[in-house]
Amino acid sequence: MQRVTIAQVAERAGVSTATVSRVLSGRGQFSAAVERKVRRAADDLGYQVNVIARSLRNSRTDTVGMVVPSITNPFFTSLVESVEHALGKEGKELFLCDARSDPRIEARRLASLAARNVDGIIVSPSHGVDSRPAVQQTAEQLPLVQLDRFVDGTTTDWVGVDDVAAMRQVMDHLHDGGARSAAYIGSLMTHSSTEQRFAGFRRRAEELNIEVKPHEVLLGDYSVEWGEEAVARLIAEGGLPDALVCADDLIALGATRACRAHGFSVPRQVQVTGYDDIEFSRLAEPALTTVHQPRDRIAAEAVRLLAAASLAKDAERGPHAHIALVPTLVVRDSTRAAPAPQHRI
Amino acid sequence: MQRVTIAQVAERAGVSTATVSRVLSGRGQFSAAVERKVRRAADDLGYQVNVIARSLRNSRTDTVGMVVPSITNPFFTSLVESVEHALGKEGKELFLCDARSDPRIEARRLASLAARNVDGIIVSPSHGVDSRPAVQQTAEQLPLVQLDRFVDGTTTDWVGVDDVAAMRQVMDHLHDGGARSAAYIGSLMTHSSTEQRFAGFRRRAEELNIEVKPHEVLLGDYSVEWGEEAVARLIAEGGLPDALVCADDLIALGATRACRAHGFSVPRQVQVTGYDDIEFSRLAEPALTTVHQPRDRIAAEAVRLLAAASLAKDAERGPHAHIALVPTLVVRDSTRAAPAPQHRI
DNA sequence: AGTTCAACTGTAATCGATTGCGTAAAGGTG
DNA sequence: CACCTTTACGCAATCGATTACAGTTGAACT
Repeated sequence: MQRVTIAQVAERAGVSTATVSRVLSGRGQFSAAVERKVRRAADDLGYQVNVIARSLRNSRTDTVGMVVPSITNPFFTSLVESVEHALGKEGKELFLCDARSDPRIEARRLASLAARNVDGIIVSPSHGVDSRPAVQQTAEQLPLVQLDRFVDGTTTDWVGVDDVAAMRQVMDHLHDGGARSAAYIGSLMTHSSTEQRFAGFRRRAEELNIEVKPHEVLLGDYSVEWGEEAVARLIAEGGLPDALVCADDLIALGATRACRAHGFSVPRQVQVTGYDDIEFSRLAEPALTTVHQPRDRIAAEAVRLLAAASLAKDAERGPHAHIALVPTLVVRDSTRAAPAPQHRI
Repeated sequence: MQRVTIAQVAERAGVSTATVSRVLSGRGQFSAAVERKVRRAADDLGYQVNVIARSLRNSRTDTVGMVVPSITNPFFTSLVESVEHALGKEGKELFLCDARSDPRIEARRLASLAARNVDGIIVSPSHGVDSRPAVQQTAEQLPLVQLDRFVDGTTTDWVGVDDVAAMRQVMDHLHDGGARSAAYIGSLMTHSSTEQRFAGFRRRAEELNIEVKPHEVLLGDYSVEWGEEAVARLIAEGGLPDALVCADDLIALGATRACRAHGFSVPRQVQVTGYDDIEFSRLAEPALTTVHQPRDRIAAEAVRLLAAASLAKDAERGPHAHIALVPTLVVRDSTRAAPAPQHRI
């Protein structure tokens, strides 16, 4: 397997390995006659470069590592897809790692990627605090950009969305729909995303005079189950507010389900919003109003930053970029469009 | 980056690089004193092996490539997750590639993985026919196992489920629920999975005397949109049968949606079944009756086969294994449990 | 004709870890 | 004490491609 080497091609073509390398990589100069012989020999033998050997020599692997908290979360899945496509255009390959939302596993993955000499790493950190040592240390070794989430106290590039701006849109929309009280169903505050979103939620709620119903924040994880549980808890503890603002679509889907299971109509009695615009938010009953993240843009920016960082090398690691793209609100059926509470099918 | 080499450790410890290698890999023999010095030096310097260099020498990369038709299909996503976990236990890493359901892209990906000297490849082929040359050729170079789908005329290991047995369960269940006619909504027959499922569907339908409604098979792709379109077409062409048997959950979700949009009640008027048991099949309205694939088992078997194949080397590439696991039917609300058509909420 | 220079091509070092072979010292045996 | 094993470790080759450097050739120029 992987048997034919450059030396064999060289022998068959009657030239040196250096020449073969030059012809095949197009660097340096060579006569047309030699080029023909070499290409002929390479084709005959079915030569393919040994990427490993080349990497060792060039200390470049044309490989990027990506670490996400969970591959099964559709949001990350589509982010992975976008990154994969963006990398494809650059002729790079993707090493995918699932950290299973565990900073320790994440740390191992990061170390392992670094040991594999990837050209760069894209990571969506599992934890806003505990992920820090590994992320920071890895970032000191090679180009690293954080995606979506950000670890406090790290100095790396970051690409994500402006959560505060997004929440402003969400709250304005809910307010238009008549909401005068709202609850935020988030995940643990240890994710920068939920924290930012909550901050945006709270600020705009205050400005719009929307009552934040349970004062204590609801903390769980990014899952359907947690959405269901949170709603059950709210109902048990005194009823639902006019609106449920969820930190992501999975939670929102669970929340919607629980509302209906408990006999509350969505959006007539309770409005529900999600975040991410995963594919299934469109298919839910009712279709979910949510915040659409420009995933392709995010991925493209991340790849671009990595490429830039690779060029700059350790030379002048300039100031790090924090790119916040503005997401768009996607209004569907889980919220009320008009101020007058009107039911729509 | 990746600066400290084995030579530096050797110098600091006052030994040769050979000794450092032996100590760190635990192969060969060495005195306790030397071991201490070497470990000390390695720790002080923060030494990490250069996996690339090691791979070149060992011609092993501890890396497995996986190619799937689409990362965004939740079924493949969870398959990827399972494989990732199974590999983690073996200390191997996963190279993930998305073929975007295009055999040409798939071929490029396979070639690229082979060039990267992965230890093995797990592929779920995009096309039952067009994927053949690339799959076959790659399989001749290195261990390869096909997952879920199978390319006709290739000789490689395969792990998947017994589609025919699964369809038998589905049809029996639908028959119990009173279905006397049914349509199969599949994807293009160029996927072995849809073909097998259709075969199972047709055979059991015949045995149970269930009328196969439109004689021509409905062909599209594995997507929600296609499910919606197929139902629209059925309605336009003369109405719906008692049951819609879909080749996967995405199609089933789309079909269910379309049924309801056109005013047909599921499962009262039309029963719908899916295949794969993706997470959202549980969340749909009504929750989808579907076939659960034992993903972890599938992944584990695939990884096991690869490991075995790596050991065997080209030596005696014995007969190839075809492992068909038996999936289980998951009955939910999109079908009728009892013969008497009874509505349930 | 003698130089000069550009165009080609080959030699060999290099990337970093691994490992077969060789050897010196330590330990064992009769 | 001579001789044979082990044990412990270093030397140097090796994996395959790339590339700095040097050498060769022939054309162009003075």
